[in-house]
Amino acid sequence: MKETVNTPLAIILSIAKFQAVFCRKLDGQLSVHGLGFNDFIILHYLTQAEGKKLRRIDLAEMIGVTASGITRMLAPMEKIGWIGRESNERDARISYVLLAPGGKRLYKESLQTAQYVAESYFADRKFKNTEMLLKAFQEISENL
Amino acid sequence: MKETVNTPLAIILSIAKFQAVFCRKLDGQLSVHGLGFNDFIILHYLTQAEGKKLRRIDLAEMIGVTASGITRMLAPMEKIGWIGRESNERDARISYVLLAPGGKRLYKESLQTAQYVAESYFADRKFKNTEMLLKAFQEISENL
DNA sequence: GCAATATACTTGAATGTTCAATTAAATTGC
DNA sequence: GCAATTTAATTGAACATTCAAGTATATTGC
Repeated sequence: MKETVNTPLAIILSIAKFQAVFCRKLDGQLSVHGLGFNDFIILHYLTQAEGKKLRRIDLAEMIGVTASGITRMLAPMEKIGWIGRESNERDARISYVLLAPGGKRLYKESLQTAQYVAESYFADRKFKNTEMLLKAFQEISENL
Repeated sequence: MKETVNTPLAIILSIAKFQAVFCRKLDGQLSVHGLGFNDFIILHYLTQAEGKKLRRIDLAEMIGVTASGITRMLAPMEKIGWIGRESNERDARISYVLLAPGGKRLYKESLQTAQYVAESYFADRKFKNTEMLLKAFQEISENL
């Protein structure tokens, strides 16, 4: 006699598992390029950003991590030279993260892999409603 | 000039953010009961399981975590008395996790909160396709 | 103008999770 | 029947992320 769970909660539980499993998989595939899923996401948002730069706090918010988390994620990437740093003339509290040439190159390479993994995942599952899912999640993540 | 990204990858990125933000939120709400999101998920799957017990490795697989992760998550829950342990007569490698009375009580209480948070999240967003999302994610998580 | 509050970022300490190695038991192939 | 492989679980070490506190700067309300 299974207890029933309401739909929204069931969705949350399914997503939690999907995230845990799929991201570990993608992370493994990306490692051939020498970066992890987090690094990839960061390069991705920087690539999409106006002027290829973002405030650290905005980047943190975009990927759903704390300000502290962003500081620690960016540190090694800056050291390696994938990203750079720029300050704001008007507000000395702000420091921008910007996409460095090394990061641009790396993103271009690893995007191939990430797209391939994501595509084949959905293709394998013969899941046809990808457009719908995308719409749903974009709506969701914009208002998070 | 934004670079375009294919749909499957865009979905992955949206889910990643959703997971990061929403689960932190739910985790915070659940803390009034003295447990975290992971504890809740564990009690949830145990409650749903045949005979209120599961092999540790199966539980790990269900929530998308490693065998090592499950061992460490369960240890404090066992100490507190939310869950128990049982061995298998035929196969001495196996040890079952089972729902103890304390865990049953706690799950009942915290389920209210979890359902409320999940429901109001979707209601606030006026997102109507919950049934569709559920179907999609159940299909996805079954074949992960 | 300036005290109180808010914002952006960083850092030490704590927590959570994985990875790789280990132990113990079961299964497989010959 | 037994050596080689596989499976379930645990553990130490490493890594990742958060939380709380701290620093520096900017904004708000009076």
